[in-house]
Amino acid sequence: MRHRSNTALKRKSLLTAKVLRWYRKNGRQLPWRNEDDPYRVLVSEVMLQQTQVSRVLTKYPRFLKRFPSLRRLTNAKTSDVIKAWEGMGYNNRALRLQRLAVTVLDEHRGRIPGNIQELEALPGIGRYTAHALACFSFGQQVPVVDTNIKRVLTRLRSPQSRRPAPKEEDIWDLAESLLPRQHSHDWNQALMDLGATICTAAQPKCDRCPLVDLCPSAYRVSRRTRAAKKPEPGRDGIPNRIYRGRTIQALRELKTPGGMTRTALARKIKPNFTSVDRRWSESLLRRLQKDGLIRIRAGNRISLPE
DNA sequence: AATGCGTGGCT
DNA sequence: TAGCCAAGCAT
Repeated sequence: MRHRSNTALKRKSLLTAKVLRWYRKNGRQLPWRNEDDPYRVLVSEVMLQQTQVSRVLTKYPRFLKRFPSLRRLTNAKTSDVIKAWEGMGYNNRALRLQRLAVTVLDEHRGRIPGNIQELEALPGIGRYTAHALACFSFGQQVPVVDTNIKRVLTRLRSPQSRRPAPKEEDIWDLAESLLPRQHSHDWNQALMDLGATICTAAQPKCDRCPLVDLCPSAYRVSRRTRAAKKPEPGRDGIPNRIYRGRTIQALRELKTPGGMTRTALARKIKPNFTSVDRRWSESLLRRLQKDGLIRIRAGNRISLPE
């Protein structure tokens, strides 16, 4: 810290004070913020990967009621875990969550590890989630960088008009340097709230931002000219991931045991299915099978994995 | 390193 | 209203 100037230090303490004050008054009340049990925090963080708070709010309590502990999750049928994941999207996360539970039981005596390196080695846990668990569950004074915090810090660091976007590592370094020791939990949560509710991507509400006086990007966020994204692979203009989702959903809704035939399934997910779609449909199923999301049984019937 | 991976609300 | 996009991760 010796290299930092006094003005920089003052700026930091002013910044953190403003954010923490704003958070105390305006922070959202979210159920997982009152949790420190690693399993319960883990479930929330995995659910929140690329998924809005509003969606997680409705699914989180139901999932925990169904799988109240890591051990209960390991003992569950995978098909039930996938069913409980309904409405969440990115079904691979449900699989990885259960695989994580099994890994923790086998390799960590059922205790979710508290250090970042071991966390990051677990299935479905990347840099963000590892740091989130370390901070929110284990009380470590470490930064967290998600898409919200990345946006807030990027705008705070330099005028938004000036580009290109900073490197990922620079953002983590900046987050580390701003961390108010002993307040990391609230600070990280506060920055995420700020990004989600005020410093939003499209139309930031600078008039309501506690940092408006400190932010070089205030009222200067221009509309993004996005490079047109390459269309995803799909069929009839519909991305494959949509058909994958429909496939899993159809199998969730199937009440009778024994699975569905390929043809019945194909017609269900693609109403105008014809024989020319056979090859495409087969490759779709193959990938789902490879991911472990479906089982193709002898007798050619498809179901969720046990 | 670029791409694949859900879902449903919002504009 | 058709397209955009949201607490990332794995390969």
